[in-house]
Amino acid sequence: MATLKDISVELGLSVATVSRALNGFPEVGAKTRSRVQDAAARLGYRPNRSAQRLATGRSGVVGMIVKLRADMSADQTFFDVLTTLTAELAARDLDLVLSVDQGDDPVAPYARMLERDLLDGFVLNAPATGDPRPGFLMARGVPFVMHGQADPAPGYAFFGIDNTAVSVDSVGLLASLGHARIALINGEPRFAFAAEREAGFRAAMTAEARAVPAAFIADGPPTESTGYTLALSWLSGRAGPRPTAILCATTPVAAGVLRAARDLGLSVPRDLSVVAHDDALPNIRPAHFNPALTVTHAPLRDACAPLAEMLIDHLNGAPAARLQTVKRAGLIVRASTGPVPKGEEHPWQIP
Amino acid sequence: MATLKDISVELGLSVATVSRALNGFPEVGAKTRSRVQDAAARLGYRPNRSAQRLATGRSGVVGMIVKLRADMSADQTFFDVLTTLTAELAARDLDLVLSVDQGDDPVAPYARMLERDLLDGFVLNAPATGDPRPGFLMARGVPFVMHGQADPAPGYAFFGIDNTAVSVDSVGLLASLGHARIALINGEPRFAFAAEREAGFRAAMTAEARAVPAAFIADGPPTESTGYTLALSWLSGRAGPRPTAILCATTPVAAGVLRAARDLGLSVPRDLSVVAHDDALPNIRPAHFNPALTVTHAPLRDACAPLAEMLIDHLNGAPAARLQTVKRAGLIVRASTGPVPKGEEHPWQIP
DNA sequence: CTGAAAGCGCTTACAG
DNA sequence: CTGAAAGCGCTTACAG
Repeated sequence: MATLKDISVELGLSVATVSRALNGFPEVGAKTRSRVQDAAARLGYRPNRSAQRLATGRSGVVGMIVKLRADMSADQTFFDVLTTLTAELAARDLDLVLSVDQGDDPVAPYARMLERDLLDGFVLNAPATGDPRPGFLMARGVPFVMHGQADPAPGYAFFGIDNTAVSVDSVGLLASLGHARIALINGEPRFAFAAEREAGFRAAMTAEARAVPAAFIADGPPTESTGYTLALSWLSGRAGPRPTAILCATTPVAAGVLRAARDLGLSVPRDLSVVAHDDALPNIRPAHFNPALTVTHAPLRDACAPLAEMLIDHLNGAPAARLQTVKRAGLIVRASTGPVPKGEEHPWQIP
Repeated sequence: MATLKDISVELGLSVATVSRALNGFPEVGAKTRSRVQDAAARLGYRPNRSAQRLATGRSGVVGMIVKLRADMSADQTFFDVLTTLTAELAARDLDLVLSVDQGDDPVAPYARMLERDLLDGFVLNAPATGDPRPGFLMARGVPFVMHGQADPAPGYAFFGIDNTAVSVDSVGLLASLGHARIALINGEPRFAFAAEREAGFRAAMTAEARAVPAAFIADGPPTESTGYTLALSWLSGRAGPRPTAILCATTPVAAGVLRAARDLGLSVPRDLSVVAHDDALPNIRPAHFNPALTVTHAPLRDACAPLAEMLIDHLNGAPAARLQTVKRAGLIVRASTGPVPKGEEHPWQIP
């Protein structure tokens, strides 16, 4: 393995200059820099991470703690994000160490990890409403970035999508097609994103002057069977007048809804419109659904690069207030949404 | 953070002695050692990994490469192993870095990882028959341990279960119950474990003088639907005389078999005996199956500690020949196996 | 059994 | 714009 010393000898420079040239210090002259870069490439130089870390006092490792869940589709989501995040962090010379937790205390695993490992920071996932983790870490001065946001106006770094807009945009599309009875199959209420989606949904429905009976806002694990069970009960008409459109938290949920409609002999989109939020899970292609699924689209894995970038910036001293990004999901209209059926334009009557 | 220096000052010793005491060098006196250990605990000393790694020339990171699969149950298995393995390696001061690969060349990702990262070694998973990875890594002198074994008498370190015995033991149990028509739903043939299980199955059946028609040895992804589909076709009798017992590669496969039996109005174990190999996946409890499932039992996660231990030993110079362990899976007899139905004791007639 | 010293490969004030 | 030097916190021959 070539070292800085090797390059410095090769070029008759000091290791200090070689180090500065390679690290982009502005005071190094252009020709010197390119000579150094050439030599580094020629000798196959790779910085020794341990030496860099020892010299800078950083460990180069960031932690992430995951809750083990019974639910398999969560594992799949997690797996996708994990691999992408690992790659994005690696590209920035950061190692990700993972810890699995099954306990009830949300902050205990962080405390444990902090005292066991030398960590430069954390990536927080799955924000819950009233999440205690940000407060815990901020009190200890530990840098972190959150995937999503747990608070309306956070004092910490985060990257997420506008979940209110996800609902508002979906309702907007359906309303423009004449739908008045729109039901929601939401994510589990402990997650902050689900609260935001529900708030957006209620606000948009209220703005359209369409009240929603409590029975038509439901939630569950993000699975096909959640979608199937709820849709079956709603579409059978047992809970009251059938919705003409259903908003789904995830694409597997939408798959269940489509199956329920099929089983009941309903045609999509003639009898029912379906919209889902699409996290772009591997192996699930809403465009290949039958009918192709209308979605709000925001790949989870697209968050990984920004998260890694923000964490690096944060570790380099950027203030949290600068490191807050909310992306708007795109609305992709496909074949699962259509005009409200004739005669079904009336909203629910709330007693 | 306390350092060796802090301890040495506290105790009036040299850092060298402190280092030796903490690292278990035999030449350090007992009282000195315990004084040092006390002081270390009192000061909350944690070794600086970067410094250790720089001094020893080891990176402290080992790599693992996973193939991304469409199949979700594989993800789940992988997830379980990954988290346990990470913990076991961390307990031995090793970081695991993960890389995901989707390409066709089995060795290319290793070459890439080797040139990108400073790695001390690898953990290899999912051995295939004729796996080129061991040869590739051995030629480069890169230490690794394999989970399972790709070759009959490997020249490398590995930890696995006796897959031949898995089949032999299962067939033995069924034969003792009088079964003669035993079918096999195996793992996918590209994996070495599946080849071993099939060989064991054939050998055991031959030993019992029970030939098996080709149609009754099948394979597929380790899913419920694989089990359901194959069992449905076999038990309907379309493929010839029904098997009276089915051996399943995994517990999800067995779940599918049980469902097929139920759909056909067959009772287990009265009409059909079912045995599966149980990797002890999270969230799948063969004891809670209905009926409770008879299995060969070998938790995948139990391999993690031995793998970590062997890798450490290997990195410390232990020769591969010393680091080869084959565990025998336990046979757990539950309610899904019973005596062969009266009148069904005759074997298949092979033309 | 213990210590003094060199070295691992970087980074970064401090001088010039 | 560049260099000499100290230092990050360990480990480990080499002496004694």
